[in-house]
Amino acid sequence: MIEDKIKKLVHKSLQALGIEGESVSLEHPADISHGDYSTNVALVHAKSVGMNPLSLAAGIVRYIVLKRPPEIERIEVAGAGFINFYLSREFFTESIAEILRHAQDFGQNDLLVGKKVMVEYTDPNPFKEFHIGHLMSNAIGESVSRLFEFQGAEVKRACYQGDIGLHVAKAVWGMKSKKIHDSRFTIQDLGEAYKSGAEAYEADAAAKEEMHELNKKIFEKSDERINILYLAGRQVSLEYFEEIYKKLGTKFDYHFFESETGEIGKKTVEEFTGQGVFEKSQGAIIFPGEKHLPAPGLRQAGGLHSRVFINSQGLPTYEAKELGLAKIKYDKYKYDQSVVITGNEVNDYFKVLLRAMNLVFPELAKKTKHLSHGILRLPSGKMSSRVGNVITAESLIAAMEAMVHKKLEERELETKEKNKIAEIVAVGAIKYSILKQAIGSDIVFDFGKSISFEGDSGPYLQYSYVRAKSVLAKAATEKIPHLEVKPPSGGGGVPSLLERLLPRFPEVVKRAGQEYAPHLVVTYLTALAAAFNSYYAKNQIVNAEDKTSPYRVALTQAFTIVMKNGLWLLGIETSEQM
RNA sequence: GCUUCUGUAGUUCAAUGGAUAGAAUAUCUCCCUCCGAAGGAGGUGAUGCAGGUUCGAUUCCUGCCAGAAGCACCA
Repeated sequence: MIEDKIKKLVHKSLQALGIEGESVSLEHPADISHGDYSTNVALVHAKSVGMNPLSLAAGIVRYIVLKRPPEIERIEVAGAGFINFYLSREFFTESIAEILRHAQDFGQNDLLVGKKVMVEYTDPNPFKEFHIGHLMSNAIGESVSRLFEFQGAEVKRACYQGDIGLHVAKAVWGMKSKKIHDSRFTIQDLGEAYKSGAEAYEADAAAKEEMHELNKKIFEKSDERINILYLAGRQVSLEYFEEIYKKLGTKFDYHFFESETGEIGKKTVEEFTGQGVFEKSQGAIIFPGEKHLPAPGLRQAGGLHSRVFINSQGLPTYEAKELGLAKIKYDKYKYDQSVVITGNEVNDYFKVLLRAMNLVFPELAKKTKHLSHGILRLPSGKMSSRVGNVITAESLIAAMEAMVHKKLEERELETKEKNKIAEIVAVGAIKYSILKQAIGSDIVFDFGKSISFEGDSGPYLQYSYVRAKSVLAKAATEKIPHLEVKPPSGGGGVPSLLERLLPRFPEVVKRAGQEYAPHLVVTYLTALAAAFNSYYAKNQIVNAEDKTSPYRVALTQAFTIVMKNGLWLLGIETSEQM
């Protein structure tokens, strides 16, 4: 890549000047008028060699110019001592040709070839709603998975579902009290059942006691009548989730359940109790976090606290189950890396958990990476099924689809097509709004404002793609060739922003993959779409009379390729019309 | 109370320690005789406060203020 070429060049000239620089930092200047690449090495080293940055920069440039490759048109010293590189027309023309050659593979790299990765995400709980928080986890997990795949890794997608535990007992208690016995109840009925159970748990001590009993019975599968109720509810939930995954474009390779992790988790904890890992305390088995330093490599800071792994009823808690899960995952798939995506409210648990795992399954702990995202918060506060202000994924998608349909009214399309477009645009808009910010911070979700169809949005990207496609269709009917990319005669003038952004896609992919940062892809694609739209407004792309038209068509085609590949990384589909 | 995270235009988000802090939205102007106006061009508008490190700080360090999450048998 040209990036490495320039870095080496700078490095060599530093050596020639007797400066031992470690790594050369090369960046794209924020302001495109400052060139395509820029380095601050002169500013960094000026002091150590006792020169002023400007004359050092000039010295470096003198060396570089001697070995200037054809891709670089111009090098200049600017500002306080930056060295700016301007790439040549030939470079951009060749880049367009390269994009057309690689097509759907453009942007891929082989950094992770041979690596096996398991990514766990979404993790909804059967018996409860699939809400916008799960949507968030899903969008991030799917995108992270695709970033791994785009870099050559073999990825298995996993979903871990809490089909057991107190929340299930609450729902089953609700089912009993609402006399839901037959199997023809809906997901809404189940939601109601959970809600009434959760309410009773808070308000009614006797009911609370019953639920704890139920929890134990469900865990032990000891009551046949309860089992039937439980299995029916679980089934309805899981089928409902599958429909949502289909819409979201996720296909899980593995479904793990808490009901299967508990036993192994419990056994593991018991095995390591009194071995300096877990210990008994107040009738429960705990991991005394205060006695252990955080595991090496974990996000530093802060001590650990003690957590209960097996409660005084003898049931494994979330923490013990998570240990069991790690083992089960590895038994199924010998991963090199296991990524677990959750909301950030469990950060502290995970720190403790990973420390315990480090003692119990050191090899697995080393391969596990916890990636936490912020939570979706409503302007009115936190979502809670008890309060009843939960926004379900289904209702959000439906509301978005309705808005798309409204926009599609004047379009002459079949209803079936419109439905498909509505789904693609609605899901794309939602995913964009989730992925546009860096993973980690909370998102205040305002139903009316957060998801936009205009400006900085999913549909903005999809729309620019549709437009470009429509231009290409016109070019085809006018029989304008475009596969042989030649620079416009007469040099073609100053490269446009569009031409300068297109070749950067592989760099964006690489960095986004290394940093688990889909938002870098979003930011890039948004800038790219803006560049295309601007280009589109200023230039007539298709013109049979104009000999430079084929180049502009090729450029348009290159844009559709990069946009489509980029959107794929985000888990967003494209449509030919909208 | 303790621990962790977060404070950037009215609002929602960007900015590997770098150049004039970028977008979008809202608001105020323009642009469909021209390949899709879900678009384009332009105006107004921001780094919580106080110190420190640095040639250079939105970014790193300290203190304060504000918000959020977590802190033993829920997940």
